[in-house]
Amino acid sequence: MSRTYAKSAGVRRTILEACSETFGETGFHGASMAEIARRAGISHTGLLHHFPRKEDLLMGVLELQDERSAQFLRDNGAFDGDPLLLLRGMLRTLVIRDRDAGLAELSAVLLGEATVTTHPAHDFFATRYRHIRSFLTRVFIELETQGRLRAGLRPDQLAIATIALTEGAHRQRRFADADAFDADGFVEDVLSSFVPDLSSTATTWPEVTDDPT
Amino acid sequence: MSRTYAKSAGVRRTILEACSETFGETGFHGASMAEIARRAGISHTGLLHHFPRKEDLLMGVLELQDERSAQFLRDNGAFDGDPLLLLRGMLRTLVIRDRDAGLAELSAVLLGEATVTTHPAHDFFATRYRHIRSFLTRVFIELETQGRLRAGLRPDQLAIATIALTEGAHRQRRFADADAFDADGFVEDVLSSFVPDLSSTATTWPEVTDDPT
DNA sequence: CCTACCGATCGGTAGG
DNA sequence: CCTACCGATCGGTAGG
Repeated sequence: MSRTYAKSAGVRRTILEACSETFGETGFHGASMAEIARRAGISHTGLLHHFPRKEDLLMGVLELQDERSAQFLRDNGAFDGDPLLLLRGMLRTLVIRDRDAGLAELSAVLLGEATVTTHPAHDFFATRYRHIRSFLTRVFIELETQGRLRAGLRPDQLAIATIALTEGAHRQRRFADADAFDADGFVEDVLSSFVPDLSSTATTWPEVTDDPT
Repeated sequence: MSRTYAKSAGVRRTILEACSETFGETGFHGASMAEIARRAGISHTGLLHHFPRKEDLLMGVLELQDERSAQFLRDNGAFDGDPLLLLRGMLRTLVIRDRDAGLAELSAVLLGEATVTTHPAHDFFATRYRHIRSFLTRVFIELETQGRLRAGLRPDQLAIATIALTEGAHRQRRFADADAFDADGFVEDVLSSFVPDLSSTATTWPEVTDDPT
């Protein structure tokens, strides 16, 4: 890696940061490359050198987002041992993503736009959903094997429900003026009806920034 | 009402229909008034006669959507008697909205875009969420009073969960290639753990189009 | 509802 | 022949 490459990587990072902001405010379709370049502090054509097409910016932003989520899970050792810790890790990851102001809106806006099958990010989100769902399903299967699942729902249904509850609670909170309800505790409360251990066991997770009671 | 007014109303309807399509594909920001005019079969400036600003089109589409939902609830007598029928009515309304191809994508795309507080439809969706949530909360309070609620969650938490599960299941299905899971039955399955009567009581609702087993 | 337009901005490319 | 950009501008289209 020469000095040139290192500089390029830094510029790319700056661009993707500005891009996350812009996409988060107006969506992919509503954002202009000129505006993104302006925020990144480079010229329009300088931007095009690093990302030839607008879609390249989109994919860059989404990949960066997933890298950060994966990194968070790794940093907190979510991949060893108790499936209950895995589950808590997943929930925390989704919570963290929502704390980061820019990323929260970015996800919500792009995910909405990408509902249309022809949207350039549609397949990306379809794959992401598939991965998260299979990951969570395996977690619930493991819990079922250990006899720590209350009867009522299948593991795959619990996976769908976990994602739906997390995303849904966050979105509803985003549309509410005040923090009318605690979205984080909410998901645990609902899932506790199916996974009794979820609420009782002491957690080994570090406290995250400031706590919204 | 003169003939002119009647004709104008018809044109407005045609325009809003074309508008729902277009917004559903590219979102509010991504849609152009020229494209909407083209699909409605009128000129760009003809469109501006009926809807002076792009935002007027947005509000028109959203109001039409809510009118249809309210009409469906009224037509099916969801406002008299058993709170369980009310709950089923709500679930059905959300399902129906999702069957209508255009409306489903429209809701998902616009809701995502409107996450940003400065979006022209943000307050509209905030109000809609508030209304649905208070409606459902009252339903669950009534069920609680009748002793038909299993312990575990408060009525307001059940309201949030119902909305999250319905929207979430539909979105995940939209991103899945095949109809990998039955989104409709799913919500009832989860809620049945908290409202035992939900699955057992025979329903008085008419069967809707074709049934996806 | 149309023709005729406006100031500006769109995504993308030219040569240097 | 590569990189990391620049100022200027392409043909078209945006909302109004």
